[in-house]
Amino acid sequence: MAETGTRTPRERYRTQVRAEIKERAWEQMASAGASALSLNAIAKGMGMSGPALYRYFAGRDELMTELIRDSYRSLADAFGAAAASGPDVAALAHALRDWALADPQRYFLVYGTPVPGYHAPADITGIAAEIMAALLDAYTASASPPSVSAPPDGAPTEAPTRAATTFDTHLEDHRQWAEGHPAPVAALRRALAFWTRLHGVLSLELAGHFAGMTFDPALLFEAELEGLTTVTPG
Amino acid sequence: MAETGTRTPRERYRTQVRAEIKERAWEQMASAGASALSLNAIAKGMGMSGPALYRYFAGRDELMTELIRDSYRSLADAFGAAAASGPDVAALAHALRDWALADPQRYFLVYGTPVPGYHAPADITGIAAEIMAALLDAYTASASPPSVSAPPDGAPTEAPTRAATTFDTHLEDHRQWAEGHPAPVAALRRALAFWTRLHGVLSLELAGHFAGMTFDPALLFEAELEGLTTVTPG
DNA sequence: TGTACATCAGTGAACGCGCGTTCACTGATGTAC
DNA sequence: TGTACATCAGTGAACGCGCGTTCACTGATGTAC
Repeated sequence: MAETGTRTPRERYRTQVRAEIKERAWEQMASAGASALSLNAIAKGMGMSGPALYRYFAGRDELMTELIRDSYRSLADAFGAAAASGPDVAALAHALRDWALADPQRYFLVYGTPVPGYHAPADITGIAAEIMAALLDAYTASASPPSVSAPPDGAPTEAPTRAATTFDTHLEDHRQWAEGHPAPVAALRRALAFWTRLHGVLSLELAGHFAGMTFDPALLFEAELEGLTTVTPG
Repeated sequence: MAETGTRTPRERYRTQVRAEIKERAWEQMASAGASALSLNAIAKGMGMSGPALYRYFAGRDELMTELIRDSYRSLADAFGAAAASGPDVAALAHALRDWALADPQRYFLVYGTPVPGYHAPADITGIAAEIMAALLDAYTASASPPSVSAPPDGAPTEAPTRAATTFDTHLEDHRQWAEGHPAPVAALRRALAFWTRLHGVLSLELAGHFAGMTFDPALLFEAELEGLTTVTPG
């Protein structure tokens, strides 16, 4: 269906060079941070002159945007692959973690500190929605998801806990971001918790804030994930 | 005990100018990101020549380090104030949130994407330990804290859930980062969850990743906090 | 198969810019006698 | 109270640097007849 190869040799060469530029851009960001992205430095690394890159990208901003778009796209694809064998929250979580660890810089481009003034183009928002939809699918598929808000062990509260229900009823009125997804509000709440909790662990881990602490972040991730997974009894 | 005022008028002037430089630095970072910190721009904003700042800071790096140190210090102070009226996890959480919202850029300087190659000086690590200690105090004070890993509503599992206990036993062997704090391992685990979960909510909120979603992040924060708070029955 | 032309990748010089940082200096403020 | 000196805040010129980006150009590759 998709026209795989580029047609002419020239076009093949073009896409190849474009790919190498991006690759070098990632290397550069990995070693010096996202703000250090420099067209001239990339060109030099490729043995080319600076202006040569303008054959391939309109400028620095376009390259940056494309890297961000690719990042979202690759996460959406990873989620798609994880969901291929059925809706499974844990599979999505592990896909997220693998994706994050594979390239921390890419993770930060998506979820990290924003560059003030940068506005993502509309199609990226679309990919973000696709990612969220995959998560909502998984949570919707798991029937009657358990509460996400950790009631104390062996001390079941009589009524459901306060803040959680407050947020639930609030969410009923503010679910337009789910864009018509038929997920129950409990699934929305759990999807948000999935997102914030796993991001909490991953971002601190990748940012090196666990450095010095010798515990294995993977185990912390698993422990947090457990609280997010539907445990259908029996 | 502490020598409050600076002695001579000259010294008073010095500290005053130093303070204004920092203040301008914060403004600059707020509007253009942490990587945009520029000595020349700060000087210009103050109606001074660039080199004048070298009377007050040895260079850009020293200013940057001082801003980071101040950030940690102010969080530690906020925690100290919150803990003044007794150990209270919720009070610490709200102190954290208030502190974060008061200046997002400052929050990101502490918990955000790291600048590759930058290494915090030792005394900052000390302040970080002080912050963690306040949290451990609060969790240690609350007797027999409930599990943090959300067992499903009304479907109590017979044995404690797997991943959580795996992490617990793992933590027993890797608790040296608590630096001799007498907190039980359950408190350590809960402190980590406090940290990762609240950071998850706060960092996504401050980074604008909830933009477009109309729900109130404060309510999500409260819902997450609820799962982290010790609920001592009766 | 061979010539004439169009396309296009890449070069090198140049633009203006802002950066951190140094240096020798001026001039005001404070101190000692 | 007044003079001689030391301290120190701030200036302005200069350094080398790397950045994004433009422009006119060369030379190789591909296309049309």
